[in-house]
Amino acid sequence: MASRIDPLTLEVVELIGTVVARYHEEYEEAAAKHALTGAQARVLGLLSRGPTPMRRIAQQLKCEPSNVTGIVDRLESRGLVERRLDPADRRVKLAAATEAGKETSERLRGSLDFAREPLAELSADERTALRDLLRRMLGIEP
Amino acid sequence: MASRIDPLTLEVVELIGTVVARYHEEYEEAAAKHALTGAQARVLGLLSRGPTPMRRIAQQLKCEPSNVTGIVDRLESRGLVERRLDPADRRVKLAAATEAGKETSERLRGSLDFAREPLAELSADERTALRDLLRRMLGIEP
DNA sequence: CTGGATATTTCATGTTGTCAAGTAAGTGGG
DNA sequence: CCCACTTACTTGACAACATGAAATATCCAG
Repeated sequence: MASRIDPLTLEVVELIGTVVARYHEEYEEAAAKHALTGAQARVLGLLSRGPTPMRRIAQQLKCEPSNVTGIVDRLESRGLVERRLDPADRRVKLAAATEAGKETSERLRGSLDFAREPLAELSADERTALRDLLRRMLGIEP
Repeated sequence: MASRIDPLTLEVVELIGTVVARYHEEYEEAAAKHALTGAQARVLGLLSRGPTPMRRIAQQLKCEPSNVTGIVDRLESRGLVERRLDPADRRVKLAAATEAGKETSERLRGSLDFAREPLAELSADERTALRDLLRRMLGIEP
């Protein structure tokens, strides 16, 4: 009943698992530093790119729209997000980051050390190689 | 207000974010296929390596021990896990996968396609390179 | 204009997570 | 031995997140 995957692939998968775990850990930690939950931080990050319909937030988060209602409610009650009506379609509500929300999002991004620390170990050539390998792995063929 | 991180690092970070998202998506999906939540699947995976004290499960999951109680309760009520007393220390309870739990864990691991599909794109040399880069990134110096 | 699709919300319910308090059992100094 | 202290786990209260079903409002095609 031994695995039919070769040991090398298995090791890479395990390493990716470690990366995933560490990434999440740091993300939650950074969010908590700003009194945000992970989900709230993700939504705020999305909205920093511009006002977004509730439906689209749900799609990006891969969850039900009814769930987004609560998350945006909590962000709104703290003045980080506001709901606007879409003039083009009065059914949709656009969630938009307020000034305070944008600031928080900016500071949040700044405290995401996952970018700097681990990658600082690698030379520019190595980062290029890593980029290309990840691209191919993800099926991105530029 | 442009980022002070170079574009290459930024792209790698974004790629890692994509990997993390896809990994999670597939993991939850695989768990759901076996009527498990993500947390339940993680605990069951842990226990497939052997009986484990509640405390240690909490450490691995990076959560409070009181949280583990509920997760193990739910797994136990479905016959996938059982609690045993540790003869060496009567304070500790060992959570252990039952036969059914081991089977479920095995099938779960088998349906984690993240291993095969994306990495199949890479040659053995590329996988070796990826492994070494990830190792260095994670600070694992063998 | 009407019927069906779409966007959002509300409600009921379940899981995950925290924290504080409680119980049971190991441990060490007097 | 005994007492205080720590450790392991559970319980209870509560918040956030997640789903699904039903309600409301709006859009759109025929």
